Amino acid sequence: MPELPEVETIARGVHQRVRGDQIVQVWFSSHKQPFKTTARIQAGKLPGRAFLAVHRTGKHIVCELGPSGHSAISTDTASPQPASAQWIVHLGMTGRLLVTTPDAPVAPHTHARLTLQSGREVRFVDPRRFGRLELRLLDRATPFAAAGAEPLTIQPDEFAGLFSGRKLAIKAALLNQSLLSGVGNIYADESLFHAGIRPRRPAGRLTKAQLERLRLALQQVLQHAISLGGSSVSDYVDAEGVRGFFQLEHCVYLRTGLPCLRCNTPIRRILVAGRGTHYCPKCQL
DNA sequence: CATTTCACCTGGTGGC
DNA sequence: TGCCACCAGGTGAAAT
Repeated sequence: MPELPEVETIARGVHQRVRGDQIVQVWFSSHKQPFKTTARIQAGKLPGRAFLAVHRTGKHIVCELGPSGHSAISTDTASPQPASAQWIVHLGMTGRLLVTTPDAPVAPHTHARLTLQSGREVRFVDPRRFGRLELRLLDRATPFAAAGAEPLTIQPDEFAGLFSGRKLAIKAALLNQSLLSGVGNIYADESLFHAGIRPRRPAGRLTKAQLERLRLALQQVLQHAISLGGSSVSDYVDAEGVRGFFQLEHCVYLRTGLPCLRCNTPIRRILVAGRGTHYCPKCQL
């Protein structure tokens, strides 16, 4: 499910519901897969910490956690400060991060349950286990930073610079998280449609004007999707379990064979960078 | 170094 | 109903 608008929606929802709440107990599944920091380490280091804030960076949800333990105020100025931490959640293809009441039925493929002081639970559910849960202790690790640029705020020159000299398809470049962080398959296809650019065009051969159209289309599509709570193609839901509405606005994604909403030409599906890619052969050149 | 391919997982859908 | 091929929001390691 999760590209920038979906991750943003979830991060906002979780933030609203857990800010100030403290983790009192944790449970993790015995699967190895979704745990980047081992489940055992996370289970040992999470209890006692409070959620200070939850935000999005690229496709990652970053939970800012306070220091653990109860030795809040030390009069000994020489003693080390208790370390704050970050709990980083990546949703992969099918991950969900939910804030529930304790009595809510536990969904299949639930891999993490954090019980909070208020009684509520933060739950991570992920059938395919492509997601990742990582704990960063900020006394020994640097704060999380995305590799690529932030699509919502990138400026024209920097955006154009990402693609200059590159021979790969523009769509493959948009999906590369070390260039831009947060763009996935849906929003790559949709923004290329709105910019009138074919997905297979070599990135480095786009004109400055085309690149600027693409930047603006990308930002508009992402903002619009955020305002509608993201795209629910099959099972995406926000932190409350509510579906998004941007799938109703898709012009090309998963519309193979259906008439283009602008010119009625049937939408085509091809493979680019191994991903299903949808475009209008008449509107996109 | 840049780019492409593939493995990692489960589940839903549609054809036969 | 069953079986099978194919498809799905992502990414990082290996191959080219």
